Amino acid sequence: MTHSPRLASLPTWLLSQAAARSHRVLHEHMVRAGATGYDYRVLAALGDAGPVSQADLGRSAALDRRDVTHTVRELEARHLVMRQPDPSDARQTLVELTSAGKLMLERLDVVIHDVQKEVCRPLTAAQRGALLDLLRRLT
Amino acid sequence: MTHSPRLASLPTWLLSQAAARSHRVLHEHMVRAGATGYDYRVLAALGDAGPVSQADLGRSAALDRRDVTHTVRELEARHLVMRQPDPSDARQTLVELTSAGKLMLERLDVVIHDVQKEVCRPLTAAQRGALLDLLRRLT
DNA sequence: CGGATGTCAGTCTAACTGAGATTT
DNA sequence: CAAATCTCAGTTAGACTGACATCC
Repeated sequence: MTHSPRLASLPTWLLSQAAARSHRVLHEHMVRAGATGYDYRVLAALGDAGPVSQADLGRSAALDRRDVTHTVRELEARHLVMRQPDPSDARQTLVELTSAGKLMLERLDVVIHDVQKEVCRPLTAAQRGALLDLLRRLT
Repeated sequence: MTHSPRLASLPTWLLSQAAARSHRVLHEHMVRAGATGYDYRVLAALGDAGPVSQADLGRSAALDRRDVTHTVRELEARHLVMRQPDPSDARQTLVELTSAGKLMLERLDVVIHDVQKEVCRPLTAAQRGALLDLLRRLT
């Protein structure tokens, strides 16, 4: 069955459909590796920028502050991140990866790489680059 | 406020970010018009294909059949769609737009058109076409 | 019987809203 | 004082899961 013509050429619809499929693949792989999308976004942001406040973490991973709080607390309970008060600003909590967190991030980086390949399988390398460029303009 | 480099070149991440923004804009406009995304998808699919079973409706709007049930029931309560048993197949329920539903769809079509313009504002017409082509390949 | 349809109750991620306490 | 940070409780849309009765 084909999709409704009214929907089929809507950028918003194609975006949501493509993102839904992408999310499905990513989530599938992530669950198998014992993580969620939020988990990876937080771990990846921490891997890129050492000890960092939760507010900055939210900005670099495009996460709401409240979701950062919740995700970081869970990762802390699994000993994948550590938290400590910022000595120079008592409002902030600095978060960083533990060694187990670094290992987990390495594993998830591999998973993520596989996910990209699977999601982008219908595209040539040039098309994938063009897609990245266009998507970046949209955000 | 820059995003994490690890994330910034992931197709899956850019897709989810672009789709999130797209969804935000669409939802904002839709709420103002008294509808949800599911509402529009159902109404649009009905506008494209007369009386149709809920199963076909789900396929043409890419909706789970349980979500079709729920959405159609709500639209029926608002007198935007009508339902009747399929005389040729007692398992199926045929759904079609009421005149109020057709009016609503016309209004939402205008809204959706504005949403596309807003979401795609950063793109030239050629880029928008290229994006549609690439997204279609992904699904 | 297997397969499709519609319905019920419920889960899950992702994103978000409101409120409050603390600190700069 | 205004602004930023972190936390708590809760909501919403979207997509999905398992189960069931009905009908072809």
